[in-house]
Amino acid sequence: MTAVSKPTTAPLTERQEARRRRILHASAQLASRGGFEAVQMRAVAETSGVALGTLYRYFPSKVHLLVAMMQDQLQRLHETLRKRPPTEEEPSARVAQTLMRAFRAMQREPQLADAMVRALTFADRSVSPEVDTVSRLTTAIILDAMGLAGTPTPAQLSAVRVIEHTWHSALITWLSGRASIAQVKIDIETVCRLIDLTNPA
Amino acid sequence: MTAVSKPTTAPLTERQEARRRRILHASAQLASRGGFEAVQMRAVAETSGVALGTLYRYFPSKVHLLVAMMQDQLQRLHETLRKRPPTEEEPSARVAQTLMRAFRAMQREPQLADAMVRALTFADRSVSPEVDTVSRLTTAIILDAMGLAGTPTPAQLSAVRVIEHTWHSALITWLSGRASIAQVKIDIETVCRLIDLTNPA
DNA sequence: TGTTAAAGTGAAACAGGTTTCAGCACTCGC
DNA sequence: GCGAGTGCTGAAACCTGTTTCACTTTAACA
Repeated sequence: MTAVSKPTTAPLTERQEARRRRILHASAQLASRGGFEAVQMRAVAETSGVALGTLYRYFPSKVHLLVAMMQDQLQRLHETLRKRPPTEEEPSARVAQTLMRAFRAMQREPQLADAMVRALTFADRSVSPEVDTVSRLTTAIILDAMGLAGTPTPAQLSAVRVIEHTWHSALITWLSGRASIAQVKIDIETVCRLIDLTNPA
Repeated sequence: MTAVSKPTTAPLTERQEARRRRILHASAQLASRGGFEAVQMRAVAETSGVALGTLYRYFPSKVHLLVAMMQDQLQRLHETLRKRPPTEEEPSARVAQTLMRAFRAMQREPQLADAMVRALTFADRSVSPEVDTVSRLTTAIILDAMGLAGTPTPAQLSAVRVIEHTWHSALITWLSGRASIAQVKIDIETVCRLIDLTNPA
């Protein structure tokens, strides 16, 4: 058995790490202009100074690339949120506040959001592992926001999953111009009430 | 008020109506085999016996085509549901029952579901009117299932929107193999509890 | 230091969605 | 029946994601 398969993460050299970052940066730059469709693989390759073949070695498809981008952004968000946790008292309000903060970040870069969210929901089975990582990150952010004491109950995890569903889908409707910002806010607040239901106070 | 749905669209002749139906039928056939990617425009054109240019005259993009297909299916489902309304007592249970029925239908044709749902969530602004029609149909189905007496309250409409969000997103996670059937069931049941919250009993 | 396997490059080719266009075929008003 | 306009056809071309491949560079290491 050679080490041909992927032991989860191949150790990247410094140059490789730099290349990867250049690629992600170029993608974000292109995305923030024209959204999903503006992230064209040839353009990404050129902008980041790697060959097309190399780009595909790092990210096996455009969707992989964009999902990795989202992973990146979420990580950043997670750290920011750790530093400035939500101020509300009630868990449901804390989650709503956190999601609205993320939403406002997206409003600042709607095209970037478009590229990432569309990729995320369009991803097929071949991207499942990566999408799952994003999902776990999102879950972690929400659970953090809830600020609960011990391990979340199954009911709480269900509520969190539903919140995540609503979050993604509401973003889609907003990005495609079918829902207003206010509408999304209401939807988030509405779904966050589910958390109260799981609180055996 | 007649039952004409689109006043904007030119009235189709009989031959044109037949062509349109042939196209949709061919698409469904291809989709039920290989899902989203198997619905290839050249293949649809050939199977339905129209020229590629004609196909694009009827449906300006692949996503338009698949969204129209979903519209079709939803209409069918709506009629079926009218004939056999849910048997449960509680509104929330009735909605959950209805969605699970739809979900089972999708399980019978997962590839078909894949094509339709992926198209729906991937649709960009140019497809907004059509996606909106699908959304309204879905809303109507859920409201019907609730079996409420008068006009829905704003709170109820919010709950329905969130249910719709969860419905779409849960389907996506199931289709991409990241959630089990049981998981989707739980998510649906969880979100349907929101309906109880809006019941000023 | 020389060897070698993996990684990167560049260019071409392929695949499928979309556009274009010249010509034929229908339909409708005269 | 006749002309005009609109719809349909067929084929080619275009665009962008993806693959392929022969070749070069890099880096690890014997």
